[in-house]
Amino acid sequence: MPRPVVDKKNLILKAAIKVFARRGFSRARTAVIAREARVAEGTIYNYFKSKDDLILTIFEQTWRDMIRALRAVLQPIHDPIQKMTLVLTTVIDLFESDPQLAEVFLVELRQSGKCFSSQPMAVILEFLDLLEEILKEGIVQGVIRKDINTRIARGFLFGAVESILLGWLLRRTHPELFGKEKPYTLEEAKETLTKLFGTGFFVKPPNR
Amino acid sequence: MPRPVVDKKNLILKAAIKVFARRGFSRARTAVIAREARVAEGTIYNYFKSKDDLILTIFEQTWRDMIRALRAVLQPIHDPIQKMTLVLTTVIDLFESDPQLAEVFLVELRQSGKCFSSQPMAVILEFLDLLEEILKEGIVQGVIRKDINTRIARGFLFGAVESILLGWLLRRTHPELFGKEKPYTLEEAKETLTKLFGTGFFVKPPNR
Amino acid sequence: MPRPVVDKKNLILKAAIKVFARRGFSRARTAVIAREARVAEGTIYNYFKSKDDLILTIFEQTWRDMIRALRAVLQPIHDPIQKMTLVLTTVIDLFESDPQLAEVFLVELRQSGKCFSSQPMAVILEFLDLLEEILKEGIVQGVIRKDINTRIARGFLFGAVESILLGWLLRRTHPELFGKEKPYTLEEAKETLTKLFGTGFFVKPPNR
Amino acid sequence: MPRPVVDKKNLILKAAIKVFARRGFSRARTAVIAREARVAEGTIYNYFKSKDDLILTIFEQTWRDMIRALRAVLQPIHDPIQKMTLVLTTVIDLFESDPQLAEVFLVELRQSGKCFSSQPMAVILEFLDLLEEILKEGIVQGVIRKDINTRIARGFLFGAVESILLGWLLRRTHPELFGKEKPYTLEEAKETLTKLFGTGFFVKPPNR
DNA sequence: AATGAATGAGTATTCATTCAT
DNA sequence: TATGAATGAATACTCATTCAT
Repeated sequence: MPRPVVDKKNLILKAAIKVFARRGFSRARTAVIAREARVAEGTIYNYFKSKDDLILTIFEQTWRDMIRALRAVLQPIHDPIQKMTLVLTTVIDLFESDPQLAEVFLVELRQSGKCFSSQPMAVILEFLDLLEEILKEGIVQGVIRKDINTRIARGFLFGAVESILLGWLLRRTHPELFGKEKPYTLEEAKETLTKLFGTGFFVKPPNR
Repeated sequence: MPRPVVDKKNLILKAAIKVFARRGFSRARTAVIAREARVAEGTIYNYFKSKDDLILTIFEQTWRDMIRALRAVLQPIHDPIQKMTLVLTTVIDLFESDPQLAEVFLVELRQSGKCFSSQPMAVILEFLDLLEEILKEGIVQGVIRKDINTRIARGFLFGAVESILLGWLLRRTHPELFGKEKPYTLEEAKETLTKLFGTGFFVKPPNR
Repeated sequence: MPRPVVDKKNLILKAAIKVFARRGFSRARTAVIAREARVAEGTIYNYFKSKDDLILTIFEQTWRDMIRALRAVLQPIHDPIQKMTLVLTTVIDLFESDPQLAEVFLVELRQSGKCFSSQPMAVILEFLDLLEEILKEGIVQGVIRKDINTRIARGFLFGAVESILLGWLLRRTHPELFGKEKPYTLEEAKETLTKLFGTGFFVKPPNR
Repeated sequence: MPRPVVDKKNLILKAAIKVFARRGFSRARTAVIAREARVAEGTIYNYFKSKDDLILTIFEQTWRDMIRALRAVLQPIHDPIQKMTLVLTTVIDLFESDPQLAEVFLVELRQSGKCFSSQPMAVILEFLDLLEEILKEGIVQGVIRKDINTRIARGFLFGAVESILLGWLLRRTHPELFGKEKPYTLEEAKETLTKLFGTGFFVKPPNR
C-alpha cells in the first residue's frame, strides 16, 4: 500500500507555474519542471496528460477556486454595486499577490494554442456568468441601467480587468516598452475602474 | 527596368494571413505560405527576417495604416466624443470586414511568443496614445471628467474593444463553446460600448 | 500450506499470448498483460525477467512440450516415413488449433530482437535434431536417399512447415494481401507436403 | 537550379543497409545513418517517410530489381527445370555476395513490425508468382507432376531458400549457437536443394 | 531577386522495469 | 508474494532557416 508522502500533483503544479513564468510556456522544458518539483520526468505524466494539460489545469483550477470563493463571499451581500466591486478587486488582488500566476495567465497561456478551446473557455464563461448575474440583479434592483445588453457589458468588465492587469504586469517585466511613463499602482487602477464602472452603469446619470 | 511584375512582399503577407487564420500561427508552415503565395520557400526570407517577423509585420502594418487613416479622418473633427466614437467603431468595422485578420490579431498573434515584445507593443502604444489624446482633449473641453487617470482609462477602452471582437469571433468559430446563447451583432456591441463609454466618462453624472 | 490458489505464472503466460496476438509484440504493453492476467504490473517481474523473457518463455515452453510429446509418440513407431509424417502434421495441427499461438510464433516473436539468440535457438535446434535423426534412420534403413546432407535437408522441412503456416495465417489475418486467390486448407497443405517430401517435383524421376 | 552532385537517396540507402546490419533495425539510430551517409538527419526525411520506410524500401527495391533481372534472364530459357534452378541459385547467390543485405532481409526486417504489411508482401507475392508460373509451365510440359497445389508448392521453395540462407547466415554471425557442427557451404546447399526439389527424399520413388 | 535542397537544433512522451511498502 | 506509484533512459521526426546556384 504505497502512500504518497507528499502531494506530487500539487508539487508539479507549483513547479510548472514557476517555470512557465520564468521561461514562457513554449520555452519551458518538462525536464526542468520535473527537476524543480523533485520528481521524475515520467511522473508528470502520471498526473497530467501533456504539457498543455499542465497549464490548462493551472488555469482552470485557479479560476474554479476563485469562483467558488467569490460565490461564498458574495452570498451575504445584497448590494450589486458592492458585489461587483468585490469581484473585480478580488481578481486583481489575486494576481497582484502572485505575479508568476499572472504572467502565466495573461501571457504564457496564450502560447499553448489551446487557450480558446472548450476546457478553459468553460471556466471563463462561468466567471462571465457570475458578472452577468450581478449586473442583472442590479437591473432588477434599479441600480444598474436596464438599456444595456448584459452579455456584452460583462465582456467589457472582463476586458477592463485584463487590461489593468496586463498593463501593470508589462510595466513590471518590460519597463523599457513604456519609456519614461509614470507608472500607476493597482490601487489607482481599481479606483478608476470603480469610478468608471459606477458612473457608467448607474441609473440616473443626468438626463437619461 | 526590372520592375517586379507583382509585389511579392504583399503577396506573401496576404498568403500568410490566410494560412495563419486557417491553421493558427504555430501550426502554419512557412512552406505552405510560400506555396500559397506562389513563391519559393527561400523567397519569404528575402522580405522577412523570420516567421515571427511575418506575423508581427502583418500586425504592425495594419495598425499603422489604421492609425494614419484615423488621424486623417479625425483632423477636422473637434468634438472629442465624436472622435472617440469614430475611433472605436472604425476599429471594430475593420475587423468585422476581415475576419481572417481578426483571427490573426486576436488569437494567433499570441502564440508567437513575441506579441509583447517592443516591436508590436510600440504600435499598440501609439494607438493607446491616440485614445489618450482624445480623452485629454475631452477633459480640456470639459466634456470628459477630469478625476480619472487617462493612462488607465485608455486601457479600459482598448480592453472593451478586444472583448467585443473576441466574443464575436469566438461565437463565429467555436459556437459550441457558447451553448444556446443568443448571439449579438457587432452593431449592438458598438451601441452598448457608446452608451457605457458616454455615460461613464461624461461630466455631470448625478451628483459628482 | 500457502498454496497459490491460482497459478499466476501460467495466468500471465496466457494473458501475454492473448495480448501479443492482439497487438503485436512491440505494441503490447506490460500493463495490459498485467490487467488481463488480473495481477499487478510488478507481479510479472516476480515470474519473468523481462518482456522479452515472456515471449521467449512462451516460445520455448511450447516447443519443449511439443518435442517431449513427439518423442513419446514416436517411440513405438519404426518406419521413418511414418515418423516424419507424424512430426510434421503434429506441428501443423498444434498451430491450427491455436491461431493466437501461431501468430506469436510466426510473426510477433520476430520483433523481439532476441529471436535468434541462444535461448530460443537451442530449442529450435533440438527440434531440427529430431528431424535429422529421423532422416538418418531413414538412410540407415534405406528408405531415404543417402546422397543428401541431412543437416541441410532438415532445414528444408522446417522451412516448408513455416511457409505453410505463415501462408495460412496471413490469409486469415490479412486476406486483402492475397486478392481473390482461392485459399487452401491446411489439410491440402499437409498432403502436398507429404507428396513433395516423398518424391519431389519431377515426373518420372531419372535413375538414381 | 541546385543540382544534386551525388544521388543522396542511394547514399542513404547504402548507409542504412550498413547500419541496420551492424546494429539491428531497432537499435539503429537515424542519426548514425545520416552521419554514415554524410547527410544531415533531416535529409533522410526528404527521401523517406520514416525509418520503417527506409528498410521497406531496401527490401522492395532489391526484390524488384532481382525479379526484373530474373525475368530478363529467364526469357530465352524454355526448360522449366533449368528456369527454377536458375531462379533459386540466383537468389542465393545475391545474398551470398552481400551478407549485410542478407542480414537485413532475414533478421532485421522482421523487427520493423511492418514486414507483413501490404507494401513488402506485394513484392514477395510477385516473386512467389514467378515461382508458380515456372511450376505451371513444367506441369504443362509434363516435367513437373501435376498432382500438387502449385500455390502451396511455391511456398515450400521459398521456405527452403529462406532456411538455407538463414542457416548459413546464423552460422556466420552466431557460430556458438551451433556448437561443433561441421558447417556447410552454400554450394552444398544448392546441390541438396536441386536434388530434393527434383526427386524428393525417397529412395526408389514408387510408381507415379 | 529567386530558388528549393539541405540543414540540424531541439524535446515531449512512452513504457519496461524497480522498489518501498 | 504482491502491489502500483515512481522512475528516467531513450529517440524519431519536424520545420524554420540557410545558401549554393
